[in-house]
Amino acid sequence: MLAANTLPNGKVAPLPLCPSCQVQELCFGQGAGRIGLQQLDQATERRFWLEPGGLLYSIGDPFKSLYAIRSGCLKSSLRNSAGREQVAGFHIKGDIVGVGGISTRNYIFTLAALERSEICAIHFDRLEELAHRIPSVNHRLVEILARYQERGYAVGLLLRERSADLRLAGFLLDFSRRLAVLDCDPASFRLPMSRSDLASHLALNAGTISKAFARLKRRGIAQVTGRAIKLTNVKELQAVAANRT
Amino acid sequence: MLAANTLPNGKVAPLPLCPSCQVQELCFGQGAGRIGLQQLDQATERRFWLEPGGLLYSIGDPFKSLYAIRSGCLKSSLRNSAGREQVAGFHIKGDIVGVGGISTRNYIFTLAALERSEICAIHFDRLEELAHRIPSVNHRLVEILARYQERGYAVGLLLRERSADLRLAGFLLDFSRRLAVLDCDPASFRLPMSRSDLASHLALNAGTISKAFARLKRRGIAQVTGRAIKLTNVKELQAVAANRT
DNA sequence: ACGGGGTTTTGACCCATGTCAAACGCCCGG
DNA sequence: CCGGGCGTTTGACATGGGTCAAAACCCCGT
Repeated sequence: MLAANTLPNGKVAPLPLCPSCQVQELCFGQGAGRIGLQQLDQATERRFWLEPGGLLYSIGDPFKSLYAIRSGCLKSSLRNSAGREQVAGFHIKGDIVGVGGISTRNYIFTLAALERSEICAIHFDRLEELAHRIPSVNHRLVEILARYQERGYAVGLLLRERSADLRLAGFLLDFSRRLAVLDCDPASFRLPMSRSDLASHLALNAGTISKAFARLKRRGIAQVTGRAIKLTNVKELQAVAANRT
Repeated sequence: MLAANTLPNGKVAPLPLCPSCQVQELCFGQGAGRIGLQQLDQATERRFWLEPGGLLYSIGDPFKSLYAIRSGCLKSSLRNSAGREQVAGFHIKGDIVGVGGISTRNYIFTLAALERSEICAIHFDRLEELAHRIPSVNHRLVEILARYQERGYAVGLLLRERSADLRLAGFLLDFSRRLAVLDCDPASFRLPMSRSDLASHLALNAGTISKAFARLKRRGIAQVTGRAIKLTNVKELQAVAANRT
């Protein structure tokens, strides 16, 4: 299931260690200094590429590691009791996943790659030890966990919005904001997920998503060609998200 | 805003310290031993009663403390951009609130008491220090944060369910389960929140909630008289929540 | 350039839920 | 015991989005 540590062309992928990692500031090493980053390396079990469709872990698997996403995109999902897949969230570069397993000691979602993704597996018990030795790591761990709680509730806030347009607009703004934090273009991007994944995440169906995109297009708020999105009027998009038509 | 530390009859309320607290096993002191509990006392700034309608904190207030709920019930809410109140969650005995403020250093919800509630304010910086000295406290802090992330996502899962009956059934089962953990009767309880708070939380409106309760009643799944609930057929309630009518 | 499979879009129809308003009931104070 | 106010229930009606199916589109490899 896990992709070998090679690129499609057969070369070994460059998988830098923590001290030269691009997302180190978003990970546990933030503010840990050079020595801290070297020690974080030792808590990192392995680094690897996950191919599209590949599973990082499945719901119920025994928890051992947190995973830092260095590039790519994954979705977390589960099947509700009616058997329908629910997409709980999308995770991109800089995100930490697996947190839900900490308290139950089993992962509570299935994590699947939507595109080729570079992953670091961080052994949790070793991380906890490290956190106990280095206050900044501990503080960062706590902060990251707190931030994820926030994100979890934020999704709820979006889902409580009544109309499809509101939810889609809110999602796009949030996604755009997350890209901006990563120094990516927040106005022009490619959605890594299918319409039906997006629909499932927003508690809509694919058709409704499509129609909502069409309305955004018609109103000149965004250019939409398949998964490629270009936000041309963010002010207006915010107005839609706020239900001020 | 904060209620004085007195009962309505004028007597001083009994506010036991951590070592004799009823919810210590749900709080940061779990597994910390006698000395740990005594030190946790020192991180506890104050203990007080909050009257119904009283605010623990408001959205945007500077973050300083986490709050442990020893009894009662509070709701966390905010206004969405259209000005409508959204109820993010309900918090009962044993819950820790204020976690959302850790990363941003401002509270992200408004916390209001739904009934008379006994609260401990725990100074976060002191708690972090304590966590650094006592591994079990640190572990517990991490675990609690992880659990809240889970809970945040669980609400999303509920909100993605299509029908009003599903969501209400899911909510009742979850609430019942939380009561069971606290050794309260999971089959017979009084909901602390109004229909409209519940509606807001489940992204429905009060009328729809009322009608959904009526259906549960009619099918012999629950006795409902105002806020008093008696679950008479949990199996069937689970079937409703799972969309197996 | 062509073909094929999966994804996305679009349309028609129907039902569940939102909205609003009125009636009802419960709780509390006088 | 009565009255008032708030919370809850119920009803009528309109509508947004679910469902399903068909058509269009895109991406890829040949």
